[in-house]
Amino acid sequence: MILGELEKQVLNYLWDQGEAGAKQVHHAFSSTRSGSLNTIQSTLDRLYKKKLLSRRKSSHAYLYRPRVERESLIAQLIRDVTQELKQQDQNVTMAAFASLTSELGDDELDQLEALIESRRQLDGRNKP
Amino acid sequence: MILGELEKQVLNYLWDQGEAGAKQVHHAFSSTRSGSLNTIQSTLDRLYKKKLLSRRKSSHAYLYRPRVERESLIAQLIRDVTQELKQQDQNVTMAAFASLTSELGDDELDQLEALIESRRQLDGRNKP
DNA sequence: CAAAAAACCGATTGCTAGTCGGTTTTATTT
DNA sequence: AAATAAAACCGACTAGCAATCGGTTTTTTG
Repeated sequence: MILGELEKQVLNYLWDQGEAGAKQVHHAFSSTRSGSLNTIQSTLDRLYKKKLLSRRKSSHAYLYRPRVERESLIAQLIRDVTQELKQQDQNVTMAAFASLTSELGDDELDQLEALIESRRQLDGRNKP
Repeated sequence: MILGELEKQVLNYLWDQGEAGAKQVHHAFSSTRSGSLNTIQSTLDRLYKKKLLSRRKSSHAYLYRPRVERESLIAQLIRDVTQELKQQDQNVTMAAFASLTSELGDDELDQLEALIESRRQLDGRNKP
């Protein structure tokens, strides 16, 4: 799955907003970018076809909302982009971690450790 | 930066191999995929232009080798693909971690904790 | 039913990976 | 040094996808 810049921005907006129609999105973006309402409609439609958005009719207009959590999509994109970059022993996820930890400061390292702990609790030690 | 499948495979091969020419790469791939030697040459050249490979002449042929570590590239790809997926308080890296940790088992969680510890040592507690 | 709004359709542009034929350049061999 | 072999280089073409938007059809509403 590949996402363009505009698609990401629209998703971002909808994660914040919860639900919105093309007109609202277009209006919200009008200050920072040009482009017609049709472009936004197409983008929403493309995201809908990619099953990243759901939609419902409200009177005569569609209202769209995200179908996936922000974090899930990020994880999915990471999986996609790192697929085929295998290493014999180490898996790619660990390699990604290895790299990304270098960008983290003390606070984030603390958060991450807490995350690991809670993950251990959740799993009850029955994962691979 | 976007990488295609063949590009990833070639990079993968070179990370394992260290250094190789077009002919060698083509031969190594010949069992698992079709395609002419020219295709491999183009791919190597594209990766070279992207500054992901360096090259040197050995007699009349170029030998290519990776210019970046596997982990660095993975980190870069992750940064690229998650850029623009911001959240007000939490940064994307942490979101990625939050998602990806769910795919890890006990052993990997151990590895990750060890990674965090070594990162703390390395940093000397002077990161953001 | 007429006007307005939105959805839908179709087409264009631009970018990138993959592909490969053919030509030029470079090296090797006799 | 000429002939041959090998590789680099060039240019072209295809395919897929995001972005873009004009114009038409459908739907809603006054």
